[in-house]
Amino acid sequence: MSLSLGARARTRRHVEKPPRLRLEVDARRAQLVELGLAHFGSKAYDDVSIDDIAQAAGISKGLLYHYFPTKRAFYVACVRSAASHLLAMTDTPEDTPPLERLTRGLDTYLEYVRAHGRAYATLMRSGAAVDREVVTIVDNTRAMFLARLTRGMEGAVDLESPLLQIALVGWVGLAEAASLAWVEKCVAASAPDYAGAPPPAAIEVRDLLAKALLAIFTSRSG
Amino acid sequence: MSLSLGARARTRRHVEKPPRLRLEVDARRAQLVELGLAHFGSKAYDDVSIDDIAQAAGISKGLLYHYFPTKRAFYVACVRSAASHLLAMTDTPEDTPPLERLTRGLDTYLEYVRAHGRAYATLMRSGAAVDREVVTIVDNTRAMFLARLTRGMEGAVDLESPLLQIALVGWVGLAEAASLAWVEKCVAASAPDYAGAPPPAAIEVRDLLAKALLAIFTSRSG
DNA sequence: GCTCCTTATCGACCCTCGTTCAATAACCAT
DNA sequence: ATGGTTATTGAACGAGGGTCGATAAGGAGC
Repeated sequence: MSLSLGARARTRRHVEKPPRLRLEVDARRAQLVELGLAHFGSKAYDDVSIDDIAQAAGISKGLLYHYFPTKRAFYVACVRSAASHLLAMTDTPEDTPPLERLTRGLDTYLEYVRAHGRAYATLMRSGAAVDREVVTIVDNTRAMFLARLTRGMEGAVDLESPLLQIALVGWVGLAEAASLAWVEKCVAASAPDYAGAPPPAAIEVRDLLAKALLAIFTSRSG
Repeated sequence: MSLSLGARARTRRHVEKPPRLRLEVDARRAQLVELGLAHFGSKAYDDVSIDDIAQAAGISKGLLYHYFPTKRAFYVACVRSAASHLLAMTDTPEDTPPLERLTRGLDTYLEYVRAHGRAYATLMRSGAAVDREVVTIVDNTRAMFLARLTRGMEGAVDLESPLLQIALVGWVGLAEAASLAWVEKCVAASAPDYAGAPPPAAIEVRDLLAKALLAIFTSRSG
């Protein structure tokens, strides 16, 4: 089935294998993580075997263990990669005014979610059952994401207030859930026989999220 | 450790095993699910072996497969159990007025989250990496939870509006994230050397969530 | 109380992966 | 060329998920 040996038929004696391809360490790592993101994002953790990844990468199973000590560590590395990718996308120049920083950050965030959709959700929201470390990564990522969006607005509120902190964490949950629901609607609406109301534009969702965040800030600041 | 063989020792020849204990089907299932909730809620999926569950239940591994076709199905059954438990707790009498239904439902929800905390999060928010079916269960549970809280308020808004639907789904995400953050704070504050601000009372968090939901309803209704 | 019958329960077995490791061969410096 | 470094291989191991025929608990009928 997956044996393509016949194609690359040997013309000599003995089995002809494709010559070993030796990659730079970083390149190989990046390739494997890329494959991992695709696989873990679309299938359950246990449905992704090391052999799958290795075969997709055209390497032996053993080599993967040269780069990652265990399958779970590999999974965690993939999550970490997705997280830093997300953070990199939502970055804005230092001199961006607060409000614009918020809207821009949300726009790129929605763009990211739309591009990765379910895979993002599977990796970022669902990894705790695989490894506890994923929780740490996701929490840190959310905190940095939030800090990035609200940089320059810190003065407006008392960030020490426990209830405000809870509200802000809650807002991140709102942003995730709403954006994923939005992507879901977009996907559903792209079906050939779709007849419901059209999904909202990205701008509308962004405004919803921005308003919600500003509401938290203003309602607690006075 | 959990072998109480010595206690019920019979003093004849041969190895003495405890006599088979034969349970009702439903009782055994319930016992296993209960154990599964405890194990899956506190450890990673792969760190929980069928043997662990079987040993904790005092049965053989094979018997578990008499009740659940696969480990994943067992996991899904545990998630389903937690979900229906949550729904049962947040239920309110038919004649409860809308606003009271909302506050009461949120109170019991926060109570539930406080009681189960991390375990709940691991099971309900993190199962997608284990089995896709968990996503369906969780989505349905959220929808029913939301419907339960807002029953009697449907007339106030246009439930067909895609953006409102997204906002409502987002609110559920807010509720989950905020309540988990709150529990986290409560746990942290219970540490002996804790010196930060005291965590908010349950009422405060409930009000936060209720206000947010009402804000969504009112801002979109006109 | 005895026997039969249903089926909950056991325990040994298989087999798929995750994981290990010594051997091998690309690439680079000299 | 040639040697050294190390990316890469492939075979082998074992833990744990899953299977299955054999066994016995407990109730039904007499």
